[in-house]
Amino acid sequence: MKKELIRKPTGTNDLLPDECFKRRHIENILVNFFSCYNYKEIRTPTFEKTELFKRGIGDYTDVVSKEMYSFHNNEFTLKPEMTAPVIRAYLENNLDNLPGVVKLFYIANMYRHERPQAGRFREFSQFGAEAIGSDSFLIDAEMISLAVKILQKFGIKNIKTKINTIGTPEERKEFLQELKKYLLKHFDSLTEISKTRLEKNPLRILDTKEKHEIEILKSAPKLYDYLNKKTKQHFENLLSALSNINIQYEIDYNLVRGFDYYTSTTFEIVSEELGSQNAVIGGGRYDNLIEELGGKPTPAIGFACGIERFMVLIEKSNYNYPIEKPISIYFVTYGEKAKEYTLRTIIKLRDRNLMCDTDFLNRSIKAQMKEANKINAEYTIVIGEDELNTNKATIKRMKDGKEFVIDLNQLEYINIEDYK
RNA sequence: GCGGGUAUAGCUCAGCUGGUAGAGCGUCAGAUUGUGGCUCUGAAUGUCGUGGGUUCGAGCCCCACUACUCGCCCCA
Repeated sequence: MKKELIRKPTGTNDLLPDECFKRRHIENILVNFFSCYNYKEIRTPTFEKTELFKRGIGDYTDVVSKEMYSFHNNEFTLKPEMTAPVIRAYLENNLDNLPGVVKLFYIANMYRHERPQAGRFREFSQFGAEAIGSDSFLIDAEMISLAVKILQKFGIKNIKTKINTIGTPEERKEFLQELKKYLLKHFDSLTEISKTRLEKNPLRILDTKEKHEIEILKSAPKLYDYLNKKTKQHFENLLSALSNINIQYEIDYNLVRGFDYYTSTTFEIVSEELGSQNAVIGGGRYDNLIEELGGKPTPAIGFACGIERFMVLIEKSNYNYPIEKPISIYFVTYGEKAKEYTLRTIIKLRDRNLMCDTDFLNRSIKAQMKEANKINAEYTIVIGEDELNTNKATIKRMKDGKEFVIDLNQLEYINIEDYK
């Protein structure tokens, strides 16, 4: 009786060898890239106390209210994002004692219980950066340019950097009252979602995609008009800093992000090539979060990049991934004694960092040669009774079929460069 | 949570107005006894997503369920 297959959970992915190779490559470049900007890696637990996300991200956000994987009587939650955990670790480990601005980067998996879609999964990966301790517009500029440069590094084109400033909760207070007043006048033409948001999170109505709502918003009060001088000045300074370092941007006064911790600068990098889930990078300032999580008031800014979406863009830009290095020597064996000799030998060769393999299926010499060819082995060496008797074998260069005689006593010391 | 689409071999897919399965690729084996790529020959693998219905007869028509997928929402 054949047993039923157990399949992976919805919205998760198996990363097969080819995919893993690409990811490893990307990660290596990212690590190198971040170190040029003096960012250090941080890793945090896969799950945290649920309270961290409730307090950090906000109880009424979609992610916290309905998309979290919580367990153990709701005490713990698989991390749906990385900023709150990084700040938690920053506080718990007193990283404020590090010299200068604390610059951290991460590459990790996140979990959100959403309906899967193109470029959206329940388990997904992000890399991102957080710069903690500076309120300078210059660090905002560096952060945004860092995000843009990474995309450029992989040849990604057709991207748009959208930027806005949303001030602090206090600055937003008066605006939100006025916005509510205004929207109540158009209450009947609002969508159901906007109607409920009007009470819980009116700010989010700003980035509606409904055409008639966009029309209504055109004559609505503008958030920017309600921000204080300092916030506006920070934004103006940032814009000229971006021009100064040649970063193209587009101001989008309706760019509102879905997590409550954002203050002041927000930005998003989008690409039309991603379809519906068009944001590849999102980030901004969160000057109140650290205090909210029990630290002393500390300004900070960060961004996150969705790796699955990032890789879609890399693929579309015809990026040239390196080719995986093939096996150097494939040992074709014939007979019990030869197989034993070969196993002994390849283990010694592997100790010397040489990539080699042999047949474990007792197949014909022809079949073994075929495999060597398929896996792109650079060389083959046939070992059978004759070779063991004469103590000599031939090493075959697969690209042109050329053969060289080799002494079996010397085989474990072979220098493959001699046969290039 | 709400909509649309799809489900046939390991993969990509054919399959006529209903008459109980096919191709290409891949895998494996062979084309004189111990040598790859090209070519040729052959083989294996399917309860046609699951369950029900209509019919003499269903891969095809109808219903339900499930999975996958794409949108809405939200986010990266």
